[in-house]
Amino acid sequence: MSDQIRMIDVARRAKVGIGTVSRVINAPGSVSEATRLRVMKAIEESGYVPNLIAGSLASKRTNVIAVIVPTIGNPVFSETIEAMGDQFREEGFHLLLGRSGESEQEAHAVVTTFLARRPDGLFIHGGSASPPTAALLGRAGIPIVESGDLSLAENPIDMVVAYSNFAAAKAMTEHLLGQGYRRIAFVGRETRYNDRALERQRGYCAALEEAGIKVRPELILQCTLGFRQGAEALRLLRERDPGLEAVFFGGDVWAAGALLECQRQGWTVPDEVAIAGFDDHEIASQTVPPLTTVRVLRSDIGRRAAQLILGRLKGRSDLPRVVDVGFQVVKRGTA
Amino acid sequence: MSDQIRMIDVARRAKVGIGTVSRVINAPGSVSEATRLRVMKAIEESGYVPNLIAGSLASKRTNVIAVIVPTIGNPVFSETIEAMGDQFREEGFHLLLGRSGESEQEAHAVVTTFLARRPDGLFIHGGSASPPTAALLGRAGIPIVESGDLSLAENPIDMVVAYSNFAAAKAMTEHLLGQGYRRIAFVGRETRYNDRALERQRGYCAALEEAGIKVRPELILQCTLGFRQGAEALRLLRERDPGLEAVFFGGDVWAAGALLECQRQGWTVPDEVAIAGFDDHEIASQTVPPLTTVRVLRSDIGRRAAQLILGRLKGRSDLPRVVDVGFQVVKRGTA
DNA sequence: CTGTTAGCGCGTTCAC
DNA sequence: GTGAACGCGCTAACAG
Repeated sequence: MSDQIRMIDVARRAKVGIGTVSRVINAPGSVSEATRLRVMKAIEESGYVPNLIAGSLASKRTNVIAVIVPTIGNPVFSETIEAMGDQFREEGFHLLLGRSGESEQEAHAVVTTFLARRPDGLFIHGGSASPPTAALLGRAGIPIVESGDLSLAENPIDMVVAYSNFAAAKAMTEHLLGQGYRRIAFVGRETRYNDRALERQRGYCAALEEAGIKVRPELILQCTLGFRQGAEALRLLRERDPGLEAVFFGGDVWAAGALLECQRQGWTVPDEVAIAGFDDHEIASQTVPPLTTVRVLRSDIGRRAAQLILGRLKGRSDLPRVVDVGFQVVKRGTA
Repeated sequence: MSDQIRMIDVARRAKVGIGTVSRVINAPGSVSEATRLRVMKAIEESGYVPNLIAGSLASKRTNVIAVIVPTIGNPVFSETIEAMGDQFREEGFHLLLGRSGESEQEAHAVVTTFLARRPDGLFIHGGSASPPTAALLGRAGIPIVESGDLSLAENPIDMVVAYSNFAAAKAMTEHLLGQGYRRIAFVGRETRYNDRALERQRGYCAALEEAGIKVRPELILQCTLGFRQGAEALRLLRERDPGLEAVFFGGDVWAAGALLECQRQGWTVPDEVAIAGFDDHEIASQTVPPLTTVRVLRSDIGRRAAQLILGRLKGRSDLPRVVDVGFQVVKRGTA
């Protein structure tokens, strides 16, 4: 590694003090035009690249936002991250990206090492924060946004930007009931370590129960996300109940996979079996027939989260602690 | 912000010197078991979180890898990033995520501010690096991996992990020719600011020309990625040439959208029109019929890139400067 | 408007 | 195996 040029080198070259160089970079307005140009020239000529590590240590600000999500592979999260990143970039902040992993220990470890990097703010998705982790985050003294489910607002670390998975799933199930379907199955993720999945499943059950329909456990499937898994789930459910009328998939990818399976098998949708999804993924409007689903604006989550964190960093105190971004049942052709 | 506990506080509590605390954290083996435990206890009790900013300044290592991609919204990149992140995490490195944006100026700005954060390594996707940007990166003195297209290897900044978009597109076009199709269209991204798109289009043209078929510009479409755009492209191409035999889409999302359009219109695939994709996205094997496509292992790119950077950081000198991860034509049902 | 100086919190020498 | 001192490169406060 070639030795880096330091601020002092630039200062000497421009024949000014080191403080002036710092000001040219961080508060150009407070320097006379003449010296500013001289310093700029020296910076250019020497190829100086400021050392933000040193700057951060001195200023106690890193301009880094820590982002912790279960996985960036899921478009649901990458959309959120992208929108968040756009907002932050405009204000000069960068994203430090981390995965919460599967276990609470992993999540705790990530949070610890991330806090060690002294981010100015932190976004964390999911109930990944166990009590000790939450305590750690609380003590960090930085703006924190949790996302994943509105129920986090009951005991928030700091701020929450989310929607209610329970209400959304309940609304879709009610929509299906309203269409006259009675024998409705549900496909979701493993609920054991995933609160969102649990909330959705609970919403489905609640709607059925309110309608006086008994929840049949054999019509509730938990599996990993994927087109193939959606197809398999549909086959299995129709085996279990040949009279099945509708399937509510807690993710469009499953639903799309199931639709493709219907096409292969020659099952007509929604007449033979109705299908509903969740997310309003891009593909949802393009399937044949187009998919009835629940729309959640992931980019809104990212945008609002960024705005809250930025607002807090700017010292604003009129900010909400909880933002419900809501959802929308989108009726299309499959249910 | 509550005042943070510093190393000196822990040292005093454990009645040791500050150096010993540092050693307990960074080189536990060089400390006696007794004092180590005493220090550990003090760390626990005080809730000490090390300040890696200060540590980085002193050690000149940040354990941060800068990752610059056009967008994380595209699964192609998120897969790469995810695989890379997994590798780096195991070694204690974290990812600083940035977007190169559309213009060279934007890319230059991102690179500059990222280098200012003194990452230990950098991954950059795309020909986003204009000559001045490349020079800047070269002077940084850190391991750098470029990705996006194998042609980057002709004039690499440091290392390159990629495949040949040209060869891959040519191979698929040759496959289509081998199946007997002659009137073949191509759909890709805007080639103006996207070298990969250009390489793919060139590969398509080269295959046609070698087969003695004249390239018809009206059968080359450039548009943004999306299911809907794929459907639209197919309609437009069939209008332009009712005798069209095959369409090679430079992305599975377009191809899947086109297949759905065929379903809506009642066009049989591949008899009325053959369709080929690119990427071997998860959906490719699930469409009806399953999609013939080009497989590129994005996770391999991420993994190999991480290995190269890590290897270099460990001082290994037997590392390749160029890794061709290759591709594979996957014949399925659509062509 | 500008130069100087004192830390920021830690890693890394050294002596011991 | 351990403690003390120095310096990493910069920001911020102050004096001029």
